[in-house]
Parts: sequence; structure tokens; C-alpha cells
Amino acid sequence: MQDEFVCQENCPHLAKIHEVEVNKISREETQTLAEMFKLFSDETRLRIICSLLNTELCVCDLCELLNLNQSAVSHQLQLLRSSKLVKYRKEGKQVFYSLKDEHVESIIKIALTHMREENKK
Amino acid sequence: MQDEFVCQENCPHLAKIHEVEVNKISREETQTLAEMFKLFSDETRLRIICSLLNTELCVCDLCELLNLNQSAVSHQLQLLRSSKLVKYRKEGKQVFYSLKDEHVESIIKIALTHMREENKK
DNA sequence: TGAATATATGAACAAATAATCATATATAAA
DNA sequence: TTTATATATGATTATTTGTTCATATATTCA
Repeated sequence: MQDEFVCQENCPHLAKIHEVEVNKISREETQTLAEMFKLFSDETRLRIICSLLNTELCVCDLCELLNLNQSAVSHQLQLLRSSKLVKYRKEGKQVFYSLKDEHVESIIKIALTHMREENKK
Repeated sequence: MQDEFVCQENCPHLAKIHEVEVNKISREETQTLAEMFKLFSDETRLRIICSLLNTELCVCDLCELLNLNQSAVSHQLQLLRSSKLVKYRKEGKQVFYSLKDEHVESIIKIALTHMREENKK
């Protein structure tokens, strides 16, 4: 994994940085955060999430709306479900999905805003 | 890619949803957004980004701080650089990296806040 | 100029992952 | 209780991606 590689010049404040920075966000938190971002990082999943931003939809709605096959959608929904990003309710043969809480929505919208501002430059 | 699969029951407001939702976030935007999230979705990259939250660091600082080998760090920095998430300045043999703007920082911090609130539940 | 240091990069490999196909399950309707 | 419909899921495959190794480049210093 790592070398014994260490820069021999006067690297700035490494000791201090180590104290201040590393303790701020734990390794465990970083990992959890990365996992969350990973869920947003696939286009299909993100399209599903964005489709659910203001409404609930059944699986076949998502299939048609996003022009994806049913198996692909269900597999991604399974991922989103097990990561607690979406919830669902059954109604007869249909299963309606919606976002679990406002956190997901909030992060997506903020990222989108930033991205749009970025692109104006 | 897709089926002719369409739910035959009364799927809710699909026509209306199609107007309202899909036009809000374009396919292109979704893709760009997914790419951005992908950059945050690898633990190594995210650790690098988090290390740069409040300071600039040279490559060997990052290696030591994160206990990673130099090649791995440079490869990830290359990705972050070509995606315009970090900038760098050369000083002699060393190269100092820092976050390109406040957007990255802002998104990470917001996501972190949400995640921490989520975990309190 | 030559040696040492800091970083970058190409190639190869292993691991992760998304899509597809086939099929299973569950519910409703006939 | 068959049949059709809506969704879920296991297995396979192709692709992507992160790491490592080896080496290249660039800069400093003797």
C-alpha cells in the first residue's frame, strides 16, 4: 500500500496539519461519505433519484420515464433501498418509491446549484 | 437498453411528471453531476480532498499524511486536476496542491453535515 | 555535468460494478 | 386455481477503475 517515501525538504507544517486536519474528519466518516457519493455517482441511479425529487413513482413509471428496462431499474432501486436513500410502499402489484428524507434532496439540489454556477464562468 | 415494458395500470400522472420533472434537470446536467459525484466517491480521492480543505499540501505531504504511495497519490491528483477540482503551483522540485474554489469545500461540508445529522437518529 | 530528489505517467493487473438474461415471487383478475 | 401483471433477484458478462511497478521528466545541488 505505501512506501517509506517522505519528502525531505521543508514540507509545510506537516506535524501541525496532522493534528488539526486529520482529527476533523475521521477515516470512518470519510468512508461513509465516499459511499454516499458513490450512490450518486452512477448516471442511472442519479436519474432515478432526480425523478423522485418531488414525487413518488412506481417502478414502471421510472422505466418509462427514463427509458430503462425493468431489471436495471429494480437492481438500482435495490441498492438505493439497502442504503436507506429511498423508501417504498406497496399498492397491489405496484411498488411506489420515494426519497427517504430531505437530506438526499438537499445534497442533490445544492450540488446542482454549485455546478450551474460553475458552468457560468 | 430498454424494453417495451409499460405498466398497464393507472400509473400516477406520468404525462404530467414527464413535463414537470424531466425538463427541470437535463440529461446532460445529470451526467455532469454524476461525474462530479464520482470524483468524490473514491475513498482515496476523498481523503485527498478533505486534506486540502483548509490548506495547500505538496504531494509528499499527502503521501505521508494519508499513508499512501506516491504513484497512487499522483494518479488521483491527475484526475482531480483534469476535472478542475484542484489547482497547483510549483516551487522548485515540489508541487503544492489546493482546492480550486469554494464549491468543492462547500459540497463536502454540507454532505458531511447531513451525514452526521443522519447518524444521530 | 552528474547525482539526487520530487513528481508524473504508461502498462498491466485485479477488483468492483452496471446491464442483461432468465427466472422467481407476489398480487390481482378471470 | 389458472393466467396475467408488476417487481425482485441470481448468474453472467463486459466495462470501468484503482493500485502497483517501472520508468520518465524536471529541478536542485555538488
